[in-house]
This record gives sequence, structure tokens and C-alpha cells, in this order.
Amino acid sequence: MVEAEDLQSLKTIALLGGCNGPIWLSSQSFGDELGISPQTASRRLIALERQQFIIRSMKPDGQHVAITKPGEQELRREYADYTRIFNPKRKYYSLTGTVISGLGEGRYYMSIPHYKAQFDEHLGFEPFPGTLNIRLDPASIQIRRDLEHLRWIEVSGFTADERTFGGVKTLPCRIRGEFCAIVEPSRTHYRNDIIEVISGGELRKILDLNDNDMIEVEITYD
Amino acid sequence: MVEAEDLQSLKTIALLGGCNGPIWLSSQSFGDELGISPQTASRRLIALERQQFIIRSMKPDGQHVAITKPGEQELRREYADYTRIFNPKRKYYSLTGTVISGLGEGRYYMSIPHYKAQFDEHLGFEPFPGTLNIRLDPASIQIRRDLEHLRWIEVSGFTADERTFGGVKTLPCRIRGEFCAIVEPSRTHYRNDIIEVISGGELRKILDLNDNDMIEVEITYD
DNA sequence: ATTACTAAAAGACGAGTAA
DNA sequence: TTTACTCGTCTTTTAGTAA
Repeated sequence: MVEAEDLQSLKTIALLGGCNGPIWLSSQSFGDELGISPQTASRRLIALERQQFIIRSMKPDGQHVAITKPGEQELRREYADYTRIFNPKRKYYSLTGTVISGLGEGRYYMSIPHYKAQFDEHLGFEPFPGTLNIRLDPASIQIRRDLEHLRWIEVSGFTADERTFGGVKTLPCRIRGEFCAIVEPSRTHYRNDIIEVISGGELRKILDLNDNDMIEVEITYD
Repeated sequence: MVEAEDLQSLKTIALLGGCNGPIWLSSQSFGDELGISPQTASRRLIALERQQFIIRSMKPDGQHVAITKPGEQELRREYADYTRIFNPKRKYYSLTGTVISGLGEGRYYMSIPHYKAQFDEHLGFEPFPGTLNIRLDPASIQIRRDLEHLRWIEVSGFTADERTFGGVKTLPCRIRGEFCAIVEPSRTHYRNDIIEVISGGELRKILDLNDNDMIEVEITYD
């Protein structure tokens, strides 16, 4: 557990732009920012450095400070807490976008029994071997980010034939009333403007969809 | 400036649901939550109460704690900081909705010289005396919340004829390429599904708009 | 001007205790 | 069991100082 004061210091650095690259600081200026003495400010920076939340390089007139990956992670954890406090009750999300052709990867994955079985168990349908790829509108790309805070169903990965199949996560949704689910890899981040949707049947046929058709994906929650 | 530890305590209470109503706590359980002794936990609660961030009522087996408006405000301030850290680079927002009829209040306010002059100064056009009212689509209501973190232009209120005219804030935007601005009161929260837009001319005529027409409001930023 | 040490002052912590 | 006090200890802070 990271100290409340360290978090406060780290946040202040982040607000000054420390997540994007080194920023200039002095004990004086940093202390003013936090309302503490330069001595304490200096010690705080030393503490953050010890915990590897920042890296520093001394200059004659101060120092350059940048937030490290672990430091940023800590801040994101905090951010997620606040998001949980203030955005939990949102009951409805709507994404819009256009149908595009995928590369057939979805079809491959959906044909693997391990995934098939788990989707069946958690979603209540056996997925059609193929995914519907949707390119999101700019406005929906933002909304998609909010979805991260919802309860996705985790489907574990596995190893077979000396190959590793990563875990995926899935979120139930509806397209034109049809029960579907968004699927994405648990770890890697694919392009954030494209989502892949699975269903119990072939959505392109069921809904008579073609490339470039505009569709809406609705997520209702609890 | 609120202490880092108090903020941490307050956040913990919020995560337990303290923003929505009274929750049960004991010094013991709260201390466990924070990794501190019950004595310190008790002192923290007292401190929060002194600052009016929480209200408490003692029970034989613990206490009921609820976060007050000022307490919640403090947390929202913190949340906004994190939002600024992680979501600053969004350059484009798009709201969609339908044109509706307002109550003519906008017309009244836009005819007041004080407002007129300030809008002229900050926006570069003298507002047409009237506002275009737009009912947002569900998806856009969410996006609208994100707009709060952008740099709105503050227009101060004033007092005249023994009446108080509140401050308003405005955000430049475009509708079908036409330069406009969203306007809303700085303090009070109106319905979150309706926005009011002003422009240098009468938008209904310029863009040939009628009630129930669908339109898109675009906000580009920096 | 810096950083970062030492040492004195201030404040926070938790054990013990009463209600 | 609680809450919340006192009190001794320990930690944190800031002033002063050196580099």
C-alpha cells in the first residue's frame, strides 16, 4: 500500500506533465505546489525515487523528474477508484459504428473448443465461428473507454500444441435486439477504434448486414 | 488544502458507498480497511467530521457514516485532477440530439447588455437574442459529462434592479460548420439531457432547423 | 540560487483505559 | 463489543547548515 502523501506528491507531478516526459522542478517550487517546505518537498522526491515511482536527474538549478511506468500504474489505480465511486450506476451505453471486414482471426478463435465451451457457459450461447468487426465512430471510441470499468467476463487462456492462447474478456451487449457479446484480448491492446462482436448465429445473415452499414451496439448493465 | 490522509480516508468511505447514504463502520473495521489501528481510525473519522466532510451517528456496535456535499465535492475535485492527467488529449467531441423548443428564457438573457458584451468579447460574436435548445441522445448525455473537464469561458453574474443574475459558462462549438457556443449556468444544474446553444445569428433560420430535426454539435479543442 | 544533511520542534501513532 | 480519551514513543516536519 502506497502512502497517501506519496500519492499526493506523485499526482502533483503528474498534473505538471510528469507522465509525458521529464519536467523541471525544484524543492522550492514543488514545495509551493504542495504547500510544504522545500526540505519536506526534497524528502518526498527522494521517497518517490526510492519506490521507483519517479526517475530524477539533477541540474544546477533544480532537477528533471519523470514518472515511471510503476508510478503511472499507481496513479491509474487511484483513478480507477474514483471512477468506481462516481460512475458506477451508469446503466446504459451505446456505441455506434460501421460494419467492416475482419481478417478471419475471430473465426479461428471461435472454433477452438476451449473458448467455445467457456463462452457457452458464461454467455448462454455457443458462439458462431466468426466475429462481426465494427469500426467505431469517433464519439464512441471515448465511450468505449468507459466500458473498461464494467464487469467483463474473463475467459482464461491455455496452452496446447506448444502454443499459447491468451485470455480474453467478453461483455454482453445487444445489436438491434439480438443478444451478442463484445470480445477482446485481456492483455494486449488492439486498435481502440475497432470492436469484435460474437453471437449465437451469424449476425451478418440474421441482421442482413453488409460492409459499411451503420449499427448501434447497446450495453445495458445490472 | 485538504490533508492527503483525510482524502484517503474519505475516498475509502466513498468506496464503501458513503456517497449514497449512511454506511456502517467501526473504528476496527475502518482501521482494517486502511491498514491502521482503530485508535487512529477513530481519530481520522473525528477529523473528517470536524471538517464537515462526513456526518456521523453513533450506534452501540459502531457508527453510521455518510459523506456530506462538501465531502463529495472534495472527492470530485480529486477525480477531476485524475481525469485531467489521463484524459487531456481528447481533441474532438461530438454530441447528437434533436432540436426542441425552449421556454424563451435564453432570449431574455441574451438581450441583457451585460451578458451580450461579455459573450461578444470572449466568443467574438454578439449573440443572437435566443438560444437553440437541443435534447441529447442517451449516448451523448455521457459525453456531455466529459465536457466538464474542458476549459469553459466563465461569464460573471451581476446584480441590478435588486435582482441577481447568476454567472454562466460557455464552450465554443460548431453545428454544421457554423460557429456557436454551448451556454449553461455556472452553479445550478439544469437537466443534463438538454443543452442550449447560442450563435451570432438565428440558427433556426441559418441552418433551416425545425423541432425534432437531428443535429450534431461538434467541439474541437486546442 | 540548488540538494540534502542534522537536530530540535511538532505532530501522529498505538497501547492502555474509562465509559 | 464500542468510542475516544491520555500518555509515552516514534515519526515527520522545518530551521539551520554545508556543499
